[in-house]
This record gives sequence, C-alpha cells and structure tokens, in this order.
Amino acid sequence: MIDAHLKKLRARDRINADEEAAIGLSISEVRKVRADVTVIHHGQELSECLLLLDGWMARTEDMSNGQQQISELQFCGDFVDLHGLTLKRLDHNVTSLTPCRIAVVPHENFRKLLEQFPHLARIYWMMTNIDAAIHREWTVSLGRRQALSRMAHLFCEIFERLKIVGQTSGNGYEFPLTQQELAECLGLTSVHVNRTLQELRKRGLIEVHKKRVTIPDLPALKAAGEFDTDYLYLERRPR
Amino acid sequence: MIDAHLKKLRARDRINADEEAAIGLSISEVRKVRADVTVIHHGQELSECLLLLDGWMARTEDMSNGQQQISELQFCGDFVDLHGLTLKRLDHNVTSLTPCRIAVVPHENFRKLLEQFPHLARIYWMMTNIDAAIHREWTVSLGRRQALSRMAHLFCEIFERLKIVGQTSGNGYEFPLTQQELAECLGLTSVHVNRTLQELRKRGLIEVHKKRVTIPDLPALKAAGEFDTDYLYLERRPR
DNA sequence: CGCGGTGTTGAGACCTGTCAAGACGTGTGG
DNA sequence: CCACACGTCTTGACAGGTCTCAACACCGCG
Repeated sequence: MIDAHLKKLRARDRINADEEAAIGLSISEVRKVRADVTVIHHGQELSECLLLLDGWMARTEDMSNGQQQISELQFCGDFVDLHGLTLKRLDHNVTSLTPCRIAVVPHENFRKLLEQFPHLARIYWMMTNIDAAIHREWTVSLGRRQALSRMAHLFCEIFERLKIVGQTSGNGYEFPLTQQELAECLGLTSVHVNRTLQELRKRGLIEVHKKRVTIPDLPALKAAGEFDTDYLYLERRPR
Repeated sequence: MIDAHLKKLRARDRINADEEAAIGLSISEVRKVRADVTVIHHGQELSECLLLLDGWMARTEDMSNGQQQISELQFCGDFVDLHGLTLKRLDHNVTSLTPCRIAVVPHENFRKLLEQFPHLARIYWMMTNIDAAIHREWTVSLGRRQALSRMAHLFCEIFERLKIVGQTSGNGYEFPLTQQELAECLGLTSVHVNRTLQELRKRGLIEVHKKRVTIPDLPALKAAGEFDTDYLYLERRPR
C-alpha cells in the first residue's frame, strides 16, 4: 500500500525493514475522495497527516479576485501535509485534482514513530525540505522564465517525480489536469496555456493526447526548460 | 549575540533557559563577510550551519542568460542553511547583500543539540517549514499579482519579519537593497521596479529615502498587497 | 439529444521588457 | 578641494509577451 511512498524515501536514503513496518503500522485508516474536494482548508487545525496513495492533489491558494494559484502538485507517495505536524495549521488549501485514495496517520502516531526512529525524523524533515526546494524552483520559473520554458520545466519535474514512484510509462505519463489547472500552476491564463502547448507540440517537445503526456525527446525538453534534477535530491545517502 | 534568533523562535514557542544556553554553546565561531559574497555555493557539500547575526543575505539562483532570481531574503536571526542539515548540499546560492556577521554551528554540534533537545528539533523543523511557507507566498505573488501589488506584499513581509527580531523603527526600516536586487526578488526588471516604486510613492503607500523604507499607512499597504500575516505563523504554542 | 465543461481561435488591450541616454551621488586619487 | 569614475537611479520610446473578451468547436455524459 505504501510502496510508492517507500520508493520516494528510498530514492534518498536506506530504509530498513523495522522502519518500513513501523510506517505501515502508523496508518489508522484509508479514505477515498472524489475529484475537486478540498481535503485541507487554509487555517484549519490539524491532527493527522495525509499520505496520498493514488491520484493527484495540489496546494492551492485563492486570490481575492477569484483567481487561484497552485504552489505544488502532489502525487502518490507524497505526504501532503507533513509540515502540518509542526505548523499545526496550513497557509493554503489542499485539493484533489482527481479521485484519490489517502492513508491517514494521526499526529500522535507520527510523533511516536519519529521518537522511536530518529532516523525517520531526519528523513521526513528532509522531505519537507525537498518540498521547499520545489517551491524555490517554481519561484525561479515564475520570476524568470517565459511561458514556454516554464511549461517545459514543469513537464520535466512531473516526469522525474512520477518516475521515482513508478508512475511513468515509457516516455510519458498520465496527465489528468485541465488546461485551466495547468494555468494555475504556471501563473498563466488557460488561453495562453493552450497556445503554449501548441507551440511545444509544434517544436516536437511534447504531445498531449487524451489525458496523457508523451515526451519524444526528454533532453530537448529539459534544455527548453533549463531543467536540472539537482533540486529533487535523488541521491541515496545517510541523512 | 543570538538575541534576534531567540526572538524569532520565541515568536512561535517557548524556549527555556537550558535550550537557550545549549544553542549558544553550539556556536563554534563568528565570521564577518563583506557585501556581495557568496557564502554558500549551489551544490557545495555542507558541514556547518550559518546563523545570520547582522546584515541581509539572499538565496539566489543564476539563469543561463545571466539573469538572477532571489527566492528568499534572510535577516538577522535567520539560519540561512538549516535545510542543509538533511539535504547535505543546497540547490541555490546564499549571498550577502550587505556586510554581515555570521555565527557558525558545525553540523555535528547541531545534531547533538537536536538529540539532547527533541523540542528544539521540532522547532527547527518548523523554521524550515516557515521558509517553505514564505516560498509559497512568493510563488503566489509571482504567479498572480501584478508588479505594484507584488511589491507592496514584499515590503509588508519584510516589515513583519524585521519586526519580530526588533529591526524596525517606527513605521519603517533600513532597506539596503538596490532596485536591481529588488527586481530580482520580484521577477521584474530594475526599470519597472523604478516605475512601480514611484507609483507606490504617488499613492502614499511607501517612501524610500536613503536606504530607508517608510510605510505611512501599513493597513493600506497590506490591502494593496493582499497581505495576510498568516503564513509567518506568529503564534506562541507548543510545537 | 441536449448540456456543461473543456479546448480552440482571433483581435485588440495592457503590462512589463528592452534599449539607450542622461542625471545623480558617492568614493577615490590627485 | 576638485576632477573623475563607476554604480545606481531615472526617463522616454518602442517592442513583445501575455491577458481579456468573445465566439465557436468538441466531447463525454445524463
């Protein structure tokens, strides 16, 4: 059940059998939610952590004029609110973009897990640090890259992150977002996303067909997005 | 010496005398650097944490075309590379914007500190989570706010963060950045920063005089930037 | 079959960038 | 004390990227 999650951790450090078992045992229940459900509301007091088992979620922020910005995408294997363990509430919403399955870990269980395995405490701290690194990369994208390059970068990030948890197939992956949601990731309008997507396709960098992305030439796409895997910290070493 | 740092921590939780003493003792030395020095290079292996005692620093990322983006500002009381403790290297540079004084805490000391005081481990974890929250807020700013509003938001953030560590005076603060550096925070050009600054001034929202910012009407500036202090987590409660 | 959400396209407006020149100001050397 | 140099700030004209608005096409679903 937590296979994807373990893959994500093991991409960065060794996890032994005891740790693996303890993580599994800290789960109290599994829930299902439909698409477009806000599972965590901005400001809400938290008492549990949610591990995404299946589907896509997003961190979203609402603007006063009705616009939205997505600050990070979340895939299977990701804890969507690990930072809530110390923050106690979040500064943003967490919303399902597709139907999802979620494992619930009560904060109490999580605390015990981290006390018993200080090594896991460091690992999970690192996981939140990787989220921060992703945020920085988006900041750079939004601040300094044009639409085409920014979009290329995002498609690369998604590819690399899905690859870690075995969710890519061949040179592509399932991509369930609407152009509107993609626009909310990229700080663009859906109209411009549409045009940029066509431009990427015209250049042979990407194909989007029936909710599936195909990347004919990954190095070329990475070049277009100035993408460097560095910030995902894909090195297995003691943390 | 670590007064500002303690203020920052105590804005979020109680810190007792033992903890305070232990933090102070973990410092191995104090260094000085001039302005425009890159104290941490992207990718460099890390073995110590740097606590900013005085001056301003920034997380910067270089683009292939020579542009730069700043992803966060750092003030006195901030650990600039706390995430390096688990990440082992950073995905960005850390550069002094002014002359700075830095306290050095070797990773080894830091590890011992956190083992001895699990409460501090949670606090420092939270501090990196607050950095991530700041990154998210910048993402939203860059993605969805126009130049004027984005700049207003940034001046509010700086005011609130400096206030925590007692670095504001009256309704303003020392502001050592050039317009070029400000542009690198905001994803703009220095030319447009110049014009936006004039517009803010014309609207009576901000004055910039001789490296000092004055905010005549903070609520108005917050309104212009849609600023909400939420994301700084200024609540003293057990973590 | 009709409906609502999503995707597509065009024309024009707006925000921000680019380029270039000049003003200001501060520190240095004579 | 002055002259100069260099970085920073300021301004104008124009270009370009992205947005807005609106209409229409497409498609899955009840």
